[in-house]
Amino acid sequence: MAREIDHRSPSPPYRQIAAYLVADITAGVFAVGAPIPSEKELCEAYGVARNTVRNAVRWLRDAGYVETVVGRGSYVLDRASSTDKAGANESA
Amino acid sequence: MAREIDHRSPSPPYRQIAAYLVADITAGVFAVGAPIPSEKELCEAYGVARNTVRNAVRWLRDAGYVETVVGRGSYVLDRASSTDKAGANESA
Amino acid sequence: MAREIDHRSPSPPYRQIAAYLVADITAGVFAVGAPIPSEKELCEAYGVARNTVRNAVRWLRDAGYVETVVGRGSYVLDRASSTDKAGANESA
Amino acid sequence: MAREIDHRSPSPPYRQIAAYLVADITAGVFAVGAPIPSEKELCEAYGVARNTVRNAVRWLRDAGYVETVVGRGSYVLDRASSTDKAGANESA
DNA sequence: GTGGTCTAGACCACA
DNA sequence: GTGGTCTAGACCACA
Repeated sequence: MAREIDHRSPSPPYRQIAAYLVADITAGVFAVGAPIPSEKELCEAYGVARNTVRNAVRWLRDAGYVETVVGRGSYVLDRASSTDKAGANESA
Repeated sequence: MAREIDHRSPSPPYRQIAAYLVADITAGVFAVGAPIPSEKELCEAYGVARNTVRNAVRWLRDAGYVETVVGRGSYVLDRASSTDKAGANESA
Repeated sequence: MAREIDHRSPSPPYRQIAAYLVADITAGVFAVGAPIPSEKELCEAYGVARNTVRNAVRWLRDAGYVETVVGRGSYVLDRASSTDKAGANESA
Repeated sequence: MAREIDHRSPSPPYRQIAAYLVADITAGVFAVGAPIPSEKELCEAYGVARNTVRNAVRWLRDAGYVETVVGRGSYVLDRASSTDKAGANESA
């Protein structure tokens, strides 16, 4: 269940988690319009601190994979229809 | 009609709503002695949850702009006649 | 351990929790300068939702019993050295 | 859908609604442990004011048909296992 | 039909 | 890992 984070990898944990989530979104595990797991669930699933999952989710948001609604969660976007915003840092 | 809340602003939504209401009171849109809109109406006008408008109205109350009467509503005070309490409860 | 909240009392739960905390502060269970339990711990101790303990802590803050430091916690004040603010925000 | 309230009946509206709800509970429309409709839903279903449905639900509570949890709703009790408290007024 | 309180969560900013 | 804010409801006391 809990996928492994390699703390010796040059890729930081938040980036590894982001990659796992991108894989799940691409594979349709999390459908367009559906929410990804909550911060709390991701903390438990990957055994990391809140800030780490927050960084991972921020990466997904900046990359245009999800949008975040305060008090609700982060929802999968239909990425094909959106401009790639990676690095733009304009999303909420 | 519904003024915009900027969810990306460093000022939280309840503070933005409070600022809009202060502007309306100062401009005389809501006269001294008259009620401001009900919590339900403010929810609809700004598209936020009730707790958010309650935080905004609490801010107005703490700042001396309105007084709240249970079961009735919040009424505009003649601010000139009251000590300025703004800032008393802004921390935390 | 978990003191009882009487949901049939005319005093709402947050006020009962505030009274328990005032008793503990007065009795020296929480010393001046020391933190009171975190919101999460109070939720578990009293079996209530977080908003309820937040209302209780807000009451303590308004009454001058504690000061709250964001990201840290709420610390017991030396009440003798502060003006009694109790009652300032009890209305509404 | 909305059952009729007879405003000319000697039985007041809240008592008629309580009777409808007792019938539904007895018939198993609302199962033991399940919630009855919210106050808002009952207002709409019967076309009456909030206070009226509140009186109806209070009657059910006093009669031991349901228990009310603040912030959650009113849940059907297994009446066979409880003493008939009608009129006792001890329930929450 | 108002404001008051509560539930049970969520994400955010900060330390 | 804290307190801050928000969502989307619920029931309560009062007018």
